[in-house]
Amino acid sequence: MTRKTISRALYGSSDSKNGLRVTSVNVARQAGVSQSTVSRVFSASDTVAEETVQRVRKVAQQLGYKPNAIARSLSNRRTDMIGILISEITSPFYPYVLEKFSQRLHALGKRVLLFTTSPQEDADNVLQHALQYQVDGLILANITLTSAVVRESLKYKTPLVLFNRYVKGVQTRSVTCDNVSGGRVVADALLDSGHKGLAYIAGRPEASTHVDREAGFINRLAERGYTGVLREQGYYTYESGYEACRRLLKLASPPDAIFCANDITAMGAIDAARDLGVKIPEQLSVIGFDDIPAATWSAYSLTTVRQPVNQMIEACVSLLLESIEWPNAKPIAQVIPGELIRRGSARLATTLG
Amino acid sequence: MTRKTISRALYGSSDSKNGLRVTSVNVARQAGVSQSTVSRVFSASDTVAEETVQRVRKVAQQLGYKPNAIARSLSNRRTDMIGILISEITSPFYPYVLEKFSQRLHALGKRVLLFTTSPQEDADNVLQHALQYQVDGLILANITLTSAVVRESLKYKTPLVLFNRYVKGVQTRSVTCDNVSGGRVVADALLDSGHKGLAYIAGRPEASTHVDREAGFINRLAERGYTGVLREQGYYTYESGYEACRRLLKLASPPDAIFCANDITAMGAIDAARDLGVKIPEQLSVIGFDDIPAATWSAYSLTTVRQPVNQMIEACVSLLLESIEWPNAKPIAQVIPGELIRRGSARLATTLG
DNA sequence: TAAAAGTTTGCATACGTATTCATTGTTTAG
DNA sequence: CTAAACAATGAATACGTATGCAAACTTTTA
Repeated sequence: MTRKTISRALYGSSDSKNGLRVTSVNVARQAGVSQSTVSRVFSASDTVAEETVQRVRKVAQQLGYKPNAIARSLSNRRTDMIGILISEITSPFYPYVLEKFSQRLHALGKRVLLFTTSPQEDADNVLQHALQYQVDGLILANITLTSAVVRESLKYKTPLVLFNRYVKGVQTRSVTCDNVSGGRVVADALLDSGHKGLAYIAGRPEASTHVDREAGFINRLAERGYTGVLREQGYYTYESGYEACRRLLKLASPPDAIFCANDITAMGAIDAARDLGVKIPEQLSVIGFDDIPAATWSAYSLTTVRQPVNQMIEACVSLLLESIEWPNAKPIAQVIPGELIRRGSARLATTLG
Repeated sequence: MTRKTISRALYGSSDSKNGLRVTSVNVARQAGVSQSTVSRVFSASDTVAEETVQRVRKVAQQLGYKPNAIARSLSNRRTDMIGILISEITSPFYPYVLEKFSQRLHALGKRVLLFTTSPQEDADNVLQHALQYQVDGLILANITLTSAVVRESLKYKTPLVLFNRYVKGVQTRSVTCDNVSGGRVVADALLDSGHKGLAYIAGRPEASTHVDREAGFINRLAERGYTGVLREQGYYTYESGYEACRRLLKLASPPDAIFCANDITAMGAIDAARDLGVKIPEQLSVIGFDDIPAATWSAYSLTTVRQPVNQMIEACVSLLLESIEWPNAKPIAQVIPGELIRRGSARLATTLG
């Protein structure tokens, strides 16, 4: 008994009951045509007589034939699979991102091969797996990227787009929210409404999103003559926002406005303030970034900078598909503006004009 | 110029720059061995002389060779891909579930092919795609299942496990939280602490989770002589919880305790109550189900029934792998108990003994 | 020391589909 | 009415890897 026979025997009783798996060859035999013809019927790549199409379809139906996408991929050198590398999908912004990506790609006939990584984890290892599966393209969202990783990945000519990340000094396609101008808008809004003590609660140090938001915020404040912004480290989590805000409010002269690197941090900050008896927004304005669904909840009613997720995803997918089609086109870094959404968590002057 | 040549030319300039893709044949030629030997080196399935292994590895490294998982899958008749069908990943419980599944499966050398569906959408269509890609197994989480769909899918002998769903009258592997007894525990806790007016805010009507939670709740109350539970329809969303709670509190005799089909609904309910000036938990106890991270936030401090997610996922993956190995074993429906987590949103008697 | 057992490797082929090329039959043009 | 264009199909082969089998050696056993 050969090895193959043994493994067949182990897996096999279902085989022997249901019959072996149905292939285009089986359908062909049954329909009295060649395998080529069956293939042509299902790939619609070539012209087949209507009568034949009907016959083949009918037989296929009866036998329960479904084209084998793996075999097709091998022959086509195209899998129609897009790899998505993403970390922290539990952070409330990203489930939405992932869902949208998935839906958009499915609508375009692509499948999603999902790779989650912890933020610290080396994306490199995971990248290898994705590449082994011959994905047609890669989307890297919310991944901790060293330029080494990206440069490495560019060697394997698999098209790649970064979502909400970019790497300095490396030519890569990317789609980001305009985090810099988002930060500037918040700076203006807070100064315009007369806040005197400003603070920033940071995100993960290595995240370009946070870096840009802070830069925009600080620089705009500086332009308008405000310096000495308070700063606490956060990690894009509720808990870190809570603790950071606590520390800020225990200062001798606490701030009257806090800009948080994302919404979830801001929600932590709001809860910390309330737990200390500080009224939002009367005594403290809190502004976030993202506009996640929970920002609308009446417990928070969070003023925040909205990332235009749908637009960003649309753009990201378009870029990816383009770069699959023209792998040598020049990489584009697309930047999409955010929008300040005014709710109840910040005491802001009403906009004029 | 042939078609293949044309498509090569389109895609091809990168090819011609970077050289053609590296296969085991290239490595073999370069290392002076046969393709078989290269294959054996990388699949570790067979014994190869140490010296040869070194040589092949080195050449592979130099050429940047990576085994083609698609070709391997075709030959092996095994893709090492698991299809996950999931809907509503934006509902806060499921991102965590998905992340855990992904991590667990990756640790076991499996890849995740992700399919998201909207709750209403027919899972059938999506299922077809998953099957075409020859996934080794399927996990259906949070999917609206008609028994027709499941029965259909059982025909294609692909192993399948339901996560937190089951279908009456169909023998399928499944892992669920013990929703019935979860409901019972809540009933006991509320009666024991002297609540007089009880209400239930339902989840999606077609979800077995909600049905079981309600049944456990109602039946236990009935056993203890309490009938006439108020009921409002919800849809497992914040908004539906908010509205449902509003309706309840506007009744002539509003309830003093509400059991919500999940946490997110409960958070909507809490906000609705507060917006109406009702104090939580003094005037109204609210209990949820899931124990999502946000349940710990001090704005809610939600008393809830914890679903032991990690255990459930562990069990689900184990079941799946077992059924991949022994496709004809009898399906098991595994039920894992939940646990009432007491926080601040409900006025509960302290547990004795 | 000869035979048996074991190790290492290559050849050939299978996995299931797509596609080129050749063949046969059919329609159109001149 | 013949040549040329076209439509429909099949045979053969490629995609990249895994593996059964046999061949060539090496080691162990008796």
